[in-house]
Amino acid sequence: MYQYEFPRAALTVDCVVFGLDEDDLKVALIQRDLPPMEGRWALPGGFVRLEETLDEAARRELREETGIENVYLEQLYTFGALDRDSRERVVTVAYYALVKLSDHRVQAATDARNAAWFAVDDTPTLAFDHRQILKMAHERLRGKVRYQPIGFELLPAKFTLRQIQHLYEVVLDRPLDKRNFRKKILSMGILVELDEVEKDVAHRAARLYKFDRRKYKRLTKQGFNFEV
Amino acid sequence: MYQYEFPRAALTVDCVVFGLDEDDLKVALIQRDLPPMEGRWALPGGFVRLEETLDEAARRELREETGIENVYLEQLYTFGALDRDSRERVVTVAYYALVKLSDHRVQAATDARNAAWFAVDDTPTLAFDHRQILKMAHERLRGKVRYQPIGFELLPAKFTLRQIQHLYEVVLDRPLDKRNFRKKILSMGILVELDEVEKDVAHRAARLYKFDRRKYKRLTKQGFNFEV
DNA sequence: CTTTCTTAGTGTTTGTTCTACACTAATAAT
DNA sequence: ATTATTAGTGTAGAACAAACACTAAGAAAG
Repeated sequence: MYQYEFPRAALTVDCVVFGLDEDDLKVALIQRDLPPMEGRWALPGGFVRLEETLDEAARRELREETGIENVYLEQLYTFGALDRDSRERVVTVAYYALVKLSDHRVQAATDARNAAWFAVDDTPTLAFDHRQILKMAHERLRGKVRYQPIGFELLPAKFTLRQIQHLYEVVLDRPLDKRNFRKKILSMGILVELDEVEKDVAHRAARLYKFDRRKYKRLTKQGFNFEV
Repeated sequence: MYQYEFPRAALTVDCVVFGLDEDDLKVALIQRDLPPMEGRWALPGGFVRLEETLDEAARRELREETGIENVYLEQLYTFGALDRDSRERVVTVAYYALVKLSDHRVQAATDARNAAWFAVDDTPTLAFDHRQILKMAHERLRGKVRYQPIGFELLPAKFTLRQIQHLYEVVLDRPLDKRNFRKKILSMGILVELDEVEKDVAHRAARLYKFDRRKYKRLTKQGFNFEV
């Protein structure tokens, strides 16, 4: 048992993990295996240990509950409403993560019956205030993707221009003009054209590109601002 | 005494309070009256109580330590490095606040010997990781002020166009063209021209304006995006 | 009461970026 | 060979951004 002079809130982390497929933006959820809200779908997360930072806790929980590792992870917001959890005062530091869906078929693990991807706009009822967290994460992604090149975290290492455009159309939820989009994204000079085209496609194959993080950093230092 | 099955981090809030005067962007600091780091300058802040939300804790500490009330307050980031505090594991939820300096001459209070405003770029050595928090808050302000009309929170209710321009020049740290700036800010249609000019000024007095939050909200719903 | 000083207030031109828009080229499937 | 599907490309007009300098008003000083 641990004793303190004043009462303390429990501290947890929760992760909103986004992935992209041919149709939608998806989010990884787990089905709770323990009370409270046993059986409910929820964001992966759990208690912060004293010997780990918040980021480390988020990565650990993600690994333990979904098997997802090595992803882009960023702190979102800390939620501290008094009644978020019926048991006691629980403050949670929420994160969002971006993963290349092709690399990550999620698997359930510790504390979770089940883990699965859901379309962001069509999730089941979520535990606690997780719907609110998901909403904020989605808004943050929409805002951030326009002025930071984080969208590439959702794509495979090699991708077509069509895939990036689709990414932006899905995340921003509006159609973009093909020619204008290509002009803009290519003119930034942060993509490299590969000597390769996509495979296994029932029509003309598109050229593959990759994101050049080095070039991006160099340009950034020279005052370049990414913007879609 | 309070007992828990697992050890728990202490949870605090800290506030980066920005104010603007004729010269610089200022930040409110307090001089610590208690160990650890007694005598060091620090951000106002303190422990979160179980019966208050994080926002409430931030406002309470701000009031108790500096007398500042009724300000624009927004959560910044949660800092959870293992060694932030030498005593034990302390996780802090940082906030930033924007105040109209003219309304707020700070006064010291509970737990603080002294409270004062410092130029953001010329602060004394700060306690804990408060320099890092201040830096992040400053960056956030610089980023946010360009696409949200939060700058007005730093100005008196009635202000001249020169004052707004000065605000943006100080926060963005670059000079702006007078005519272009006026054209842009007026064309947004979110300012109302008052039948009043500034007083006690040793030259031609400038017209006063105020920010019309109603108009701003209406325009926002119609897809308008504030941008400086 | 004239002069001086300081800041307020105002438009135009030029260059850049954004938007809208439609056809041909390549490849796989039949 | 034909069909179906997506890849890949340019231009003109509109909107926006940047650069730039003088007159007007009022207070202060002589």
